[in-house]
Amino acid sequence: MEYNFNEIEARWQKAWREQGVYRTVEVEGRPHYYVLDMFPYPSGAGLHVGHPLGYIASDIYSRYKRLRGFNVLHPMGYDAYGLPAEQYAIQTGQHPAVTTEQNIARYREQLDKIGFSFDWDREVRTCDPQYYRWTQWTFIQLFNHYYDEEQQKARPISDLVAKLESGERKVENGEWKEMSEGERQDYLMGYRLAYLADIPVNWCAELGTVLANDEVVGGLSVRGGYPVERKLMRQWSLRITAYAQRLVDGLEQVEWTDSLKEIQRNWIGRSEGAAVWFPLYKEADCKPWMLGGSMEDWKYPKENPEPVPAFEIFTTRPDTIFGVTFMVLCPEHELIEQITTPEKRDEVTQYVTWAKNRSERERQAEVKKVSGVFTGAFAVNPLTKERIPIYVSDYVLAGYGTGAIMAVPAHDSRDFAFARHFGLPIRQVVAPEKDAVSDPSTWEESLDSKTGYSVNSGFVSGMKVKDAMAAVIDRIEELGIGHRTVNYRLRDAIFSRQRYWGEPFPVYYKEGRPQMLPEECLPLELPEVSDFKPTATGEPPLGHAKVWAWDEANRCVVETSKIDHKTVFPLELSTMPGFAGSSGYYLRYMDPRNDSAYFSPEAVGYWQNVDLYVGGAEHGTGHLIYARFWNKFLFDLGLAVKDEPFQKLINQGMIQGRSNFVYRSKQDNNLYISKGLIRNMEEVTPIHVDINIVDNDVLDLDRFKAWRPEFADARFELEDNKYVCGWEIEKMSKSMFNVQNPDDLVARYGADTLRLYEMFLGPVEQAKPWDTGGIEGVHRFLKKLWKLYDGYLNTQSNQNNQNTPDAELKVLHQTIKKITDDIERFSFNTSVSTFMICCNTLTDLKCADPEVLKPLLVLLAPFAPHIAEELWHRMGEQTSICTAQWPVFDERYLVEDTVKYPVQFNGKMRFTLDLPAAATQQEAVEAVMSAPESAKWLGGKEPKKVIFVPKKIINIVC
RNA sequence: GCGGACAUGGCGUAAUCGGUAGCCGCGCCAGACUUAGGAUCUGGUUCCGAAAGGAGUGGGGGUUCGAGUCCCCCUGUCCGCACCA
Repeated sequence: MEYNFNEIEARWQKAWREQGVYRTVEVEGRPHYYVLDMFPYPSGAGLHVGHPLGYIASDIYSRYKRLRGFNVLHPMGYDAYGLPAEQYAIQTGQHPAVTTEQNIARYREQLDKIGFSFDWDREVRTCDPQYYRWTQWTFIQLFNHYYDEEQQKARPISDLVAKLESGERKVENGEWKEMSEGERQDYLMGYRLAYLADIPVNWCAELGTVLANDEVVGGLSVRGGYPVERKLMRQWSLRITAYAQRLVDGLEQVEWTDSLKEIQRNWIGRSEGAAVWFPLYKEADCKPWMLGGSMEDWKYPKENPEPVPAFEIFTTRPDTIFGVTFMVLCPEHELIEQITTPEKRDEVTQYVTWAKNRSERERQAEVKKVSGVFTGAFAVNPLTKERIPIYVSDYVLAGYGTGAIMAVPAHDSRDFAFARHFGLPIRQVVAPEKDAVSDPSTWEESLDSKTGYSVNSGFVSGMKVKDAMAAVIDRIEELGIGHRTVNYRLRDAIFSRQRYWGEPFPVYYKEGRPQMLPEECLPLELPEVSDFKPTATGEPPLGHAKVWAWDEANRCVVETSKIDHKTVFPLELSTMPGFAGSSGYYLRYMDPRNDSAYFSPEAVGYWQNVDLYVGGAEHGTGHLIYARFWNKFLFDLGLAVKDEPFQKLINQGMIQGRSNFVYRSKQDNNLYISKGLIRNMEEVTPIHVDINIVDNDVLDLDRFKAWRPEFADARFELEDNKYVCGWEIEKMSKSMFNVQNPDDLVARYGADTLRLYEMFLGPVEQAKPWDTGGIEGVHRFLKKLWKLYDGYLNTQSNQNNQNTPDAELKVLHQTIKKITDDIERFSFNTSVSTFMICCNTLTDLKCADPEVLKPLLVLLAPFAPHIAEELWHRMGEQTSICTAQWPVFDERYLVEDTVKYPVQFNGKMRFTLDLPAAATQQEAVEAVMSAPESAKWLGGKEPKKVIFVPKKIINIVC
């Protein structure tokens, strides 16, 4: 019987689907396990072999868990909103919904061929109104909640209002009771977890939209690579910064790789330090200070808002406050206007205008270039009482800390560069050793290290840096001019996109202020538009919608023309960003068809959170942060039951492409030289060639000629009658002609071979190049395995009920042990090689014993489900192998009577010696001494020492 | 610049606890079967050496009876962040 994988796989895929073997139902009393893949964006290009890598790994684990008796939730869906479909719509007029539908169908077809055990009844699509209804619902909740710093959790905004009403909580600059409704709403906007604000955003004119920080790299958009500029715009944002500390702390509880945790920590960027108020220098105000008067003469600016006497800075190095020689404000700082002296005004205004108009890209490209201007104003160092000049420079960022710094050029490289550029004094206040003070004017760089001792620093001189930090903060707090504080690099997430293909906001505007739609009116469905581009007036595409206004009285969407601002109001024109729909999808899978709630308490109570999450590390700073935030918010609301959504996370490595090249002669434009014949790479032009017409780096000449017209009458210089191509590892991409499509491989070798080969390539987490070369070996293994079982099936009638030979049981149990261990530690590449060894051994033993062959199939089933199921049935089983029992490893079969001891002399392995397993050290030494080889290695010397590790090794030191 | 990961035959990799380095597969070499082989099977394949033997896990040092594995320094590659005070 031939191994007809095409027929077998199609047949079983159909049977599994019809029998619903992968349907998951919540059953009490069985242990549960949730295995999740990051759902894909269905792109027009379809899947390449890199995509299924993680899916195969998670599928193996899911199937394994099922065989071990777990109730496994293993769903799949689509992150269906996104830019490419919209870009395509702009170019072709094809509605994104249509494109998306087609792409999903193609993805599904490709996924189905690989034989995954997804429960497709639970599929979710982010663009489905029944799904995004809950994305919109969550947005409304975010709007209606604020973050309570004391309780460290989200609470209803109505609680905040109640506190303000009762006076339990004070408004900073006024009285709640005296505020108008509008003022109150504006005030509350400063607390809502989803809020509207004018913020400088990354505006991409080409895409007509705003991008999140992590969607911009080097001043260019990640998608498309278009220029991005800074622009002030009214945008929805999510107050993710409120959760910064919890996002850091939560990392302690999850089983993620250290590197990914570190990426998240860096992204959140927690830094401890001090906020310090520096008074402005004015003759009148500062006189008492300068004369050594009391600090209390000076008042906090919040209590005495006019005139502004001081400004706040943030520093992580309070210990260096004695080394401050100038101050720097960011160009956006509100104080600049007030403090700039008349004679400096023109210069400052000019600089500020220039700096503000500089695009993010220019700013980043010229990080090393120092620029800035003196305001003419001075501050007073609250500890030394020195007068300090205040500068403006764009190396201080508006978005971090307070947008103002105390500059300590001796111990901060950026301040150092600035000081050198403007000839400002540099004063050493930290030294590696107590007396290691030198002249800073001779320094080539600043001394940024946090180790060493404070010097020239008043009351902290001589202290270790760490102690000095604490001492300075204590003094500052005592004086009431500052306090210990923590800053985060993390910014609030901009949540508006000037785009069509995304979730509409459930928001309308009344008197310019946002109102939430009633929850019962959700979903607010995405309207049809006549054009997917921004409107002529620069509004988002939804501005083209004819039916896009909210009738408050009738609670429905009506024609835009009916807007009267009395009962019919305009709806929000922006849509939500890509991360909106992907932030909570894992929860929806638990209860995907629920139409009265996001998910039921029972469902989430049963599944809890994701036990194993598999996906690419590229989501380290985007999706994985947003989803954790989203989950924590739902946790605060009492919906999610776990604070962290993804308990264990595995990042599958990227599969790179292996490109092939032909070499065209520079002398003869039609001559292609085989790689081995090239004397000088200068003489040839390497040209990418489609990997599908190359086999083992040997070019198929006829197919090459047929590939493209310009190669039709190519001539070749061959070696050994072959044209050998060059190769290189590159990103897998269409333009390099190195894309490997899984469908082709499935058609040629079968899904089981593809699954095994992708695992065989190396550790799942490691980046590795795709090389189809080795797939033959894996395919041969399955053919050999087929033959092994075929042999049994053909001869079973002659079999007596003999006892199973020990050797066969031994290899079986070795395999059970190894495969179980391997799966538990996600080492699937070693599993495949274990199967090969097992199959080779059983073939050599001519094994034909169902007691060995059947359990082996169960072990194989998670990896190669089709062939396992087929052979399982051929061996007489009636039920699916998916519902079989994982074999139990029995130590008994592995017990050995003798051990092959490696014998070392002075740590070098010389020979091996078979000894009884129970041999003592004395017996072992005697055996070694009487072995003929020993004399040579002893060289007449007596052993000084003997190391004997039972069942491991013997080492003779002489 | 800062942070993280990694470095083993011609190639992908293995060695899970400090105990025979190179399992398994690809490729290559030789042979068998064959009209043929890009099918199948058998054997070989880290390097140097005829052999005995020696060397060997990016380089240098250390700990240890013993190091791919632990420690220190250096080099290289990949990834993340990048004026974050």
